Amino acid sequence: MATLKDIGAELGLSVATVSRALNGFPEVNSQTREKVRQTAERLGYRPNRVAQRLVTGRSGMVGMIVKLNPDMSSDQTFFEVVAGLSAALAARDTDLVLAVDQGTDPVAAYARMLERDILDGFILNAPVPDDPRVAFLQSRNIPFVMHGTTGEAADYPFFAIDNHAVSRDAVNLLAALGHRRIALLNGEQRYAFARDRAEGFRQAMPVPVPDHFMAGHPPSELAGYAQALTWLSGQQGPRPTAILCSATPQAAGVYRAAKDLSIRVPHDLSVVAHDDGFPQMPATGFAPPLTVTQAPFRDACEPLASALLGCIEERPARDLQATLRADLVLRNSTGPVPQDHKTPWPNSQS
Amino acid sequence: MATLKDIGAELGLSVATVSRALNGFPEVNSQTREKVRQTAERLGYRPNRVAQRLVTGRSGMVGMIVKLNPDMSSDQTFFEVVAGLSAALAARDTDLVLAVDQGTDPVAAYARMLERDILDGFILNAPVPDDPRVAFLQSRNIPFVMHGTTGEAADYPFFAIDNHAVSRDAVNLLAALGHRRIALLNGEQRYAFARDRAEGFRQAMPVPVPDHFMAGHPPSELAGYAQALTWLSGQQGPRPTAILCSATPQAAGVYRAAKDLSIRVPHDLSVVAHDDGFPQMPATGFAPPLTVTQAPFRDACEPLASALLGCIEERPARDLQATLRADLVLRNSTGPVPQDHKTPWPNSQS
DNA sequence: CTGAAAGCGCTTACAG
DNA sequence: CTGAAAGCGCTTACAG
Repeated sequence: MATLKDIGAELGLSVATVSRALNGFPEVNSQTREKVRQTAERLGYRPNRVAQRLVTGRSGMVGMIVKLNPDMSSDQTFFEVVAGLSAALAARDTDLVLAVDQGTDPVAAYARMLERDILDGFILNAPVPDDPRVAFLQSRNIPFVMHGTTGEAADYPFFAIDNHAVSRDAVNLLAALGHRRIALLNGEQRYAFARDRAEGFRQAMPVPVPDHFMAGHPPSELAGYAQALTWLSGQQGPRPTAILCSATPQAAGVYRAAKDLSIRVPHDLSVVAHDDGFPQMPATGFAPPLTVTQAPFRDACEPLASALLGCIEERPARDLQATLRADLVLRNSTGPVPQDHKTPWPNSQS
Repeated sequence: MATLKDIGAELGLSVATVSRALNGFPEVNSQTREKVRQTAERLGYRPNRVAQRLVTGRSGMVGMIVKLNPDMSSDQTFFEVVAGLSAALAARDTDLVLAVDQGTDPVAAYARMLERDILDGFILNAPVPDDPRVAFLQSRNIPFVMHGTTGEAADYPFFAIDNHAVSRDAVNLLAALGHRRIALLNGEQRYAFARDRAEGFRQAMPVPVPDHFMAGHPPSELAGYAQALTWLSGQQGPRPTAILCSATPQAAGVYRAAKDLSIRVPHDLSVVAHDDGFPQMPATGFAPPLTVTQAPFRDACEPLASALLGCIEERPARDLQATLRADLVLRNSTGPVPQDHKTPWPNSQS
């Protein structure tokens, strides 16, 4: 492997000048810079990351801990994380080190990784309200970025989507179509995103919502199927004319339940889902194609990588926060409310 | 962070002596060593990996590339890999860097990772016969270890199970119970392990096997269900009295197909599977509990890590090869052949 | 605009 | 048994 010294020797320059030329320092003569570049190219020079890291005091590695859920619902996000984030980080000369956590203590796995003392920072996913990892990492002064956010006054870097707006946009669409009996098939209650979607839903709804029309479930087809079956069979009272799902697999379950009960989408039932853009279950592959609020998970990778590196470079947290608005994409799973179901709750529960 | 210098200063020793004491060099005075150890402990000394790596010329990181299969069959292995291998490597001060490959060129992803020039070696999984990655990495002199093997005369480090024996043990068990019409629900043909299991199956079978009784499928419940339905419905001729599965999820599909057709396990049909020990589908959770050849995937992590580091240290490949015999675990999914099905193929195909 | 020098924290021949 | 010194490949004040 060629080194700065080799290049310098070829050109009769010091390693200092070669280093500056290659790193784009403004003071170097442009002809010198050009010669250095060409020689570096010819010699196949690649900077030695380890040496760079020793002198800059960084390891060039960041960590991410993935929780193993018993329902395996993290699987699909897992591949997206590895594919997208590792590419985004690699473009910044940073490596992603993954660890799997099977324990119950939310911070133990982080403490363990910290102990080896080789990480410049962390990427946190799946935040819960008042996430204990925030206080832990802040107390140790470890840089991190969160995918999602724990609440309004977050004083740490994050990249999130506006989950209140996700619910609001969907509710407004359905309300404009005349729907009043809208049910929320939410994500699992323990997560911050699900709490936000529930709040946004309640606030946007033009009528009060009975409690049993809001339920939290894992993002699986089966969970969506089971819950939709309960709602659509009408056991608990009048059935919803529209269902808002927190993930496309849940919507697939809703479609199946509707089919089983001979309920037509969108004629008898409108369905909207939030779409994280996982390739396994594209919203366009539904029959009829699914109306969604869309915010591809992959789009978060670049912003997360760049916010984390900003945090490591000690830029202030407020500059490293972003909340994205999901796109409302109208397809064919939503339609006007059925004529005979215009009142919110025809009678009280049967 | 405390450094060697800090410890030396406390004790009036040179960094050289401190380094030797901490690294277990035999020549240091045992009292000196003890004092150094205590001071290191008290100061919370942790060696700076980056500095160590600069001087030893290693990066302390190894790579693994995970292929994204459209059927997502790699999911379950993925978690085991990250959990087990990263722990085994961490115990050896080595980090695991993962990348996801979605392309078709089998070596392109490796070339890409190599280009960044920060890896000491690779772990290869899912070998195919005549795996092109072997020639590629050998030509560049990059250390690697393979999980599995491509054939007899492998001249590289690997850790594998004896897949011929997997089939042989299962066949011998079933043959001893009187079975002759045994079908092989194999893994996907393109993989080396499936080729070996097919060979072992053919060699161990006391009677010739019709081609349609050997089929390669992904390790999914659905694939097992569909194939078993075909065999057990008897469309293609007399149905098998025993089925050998390459993975427990396939066996779950076989159970379901049998149930659908009112075929009892093990009374009418014996089932044996190979069990990689994935926690999602424990063989003991089957009803009846599944007879398996058992070789937990996790048990491969330590040997793989140690073989890879051996390879990086340039130990000869022959010392870094191991083939493990899977355990045959008898449970309740296997029983004597039904009385009326003792002949291999009662009539020719109907 | 360029160079000489110090230093990041460690390891390891070479002396003594 | 211990120390002084060189060196891994880079970056970056400090001079000129």
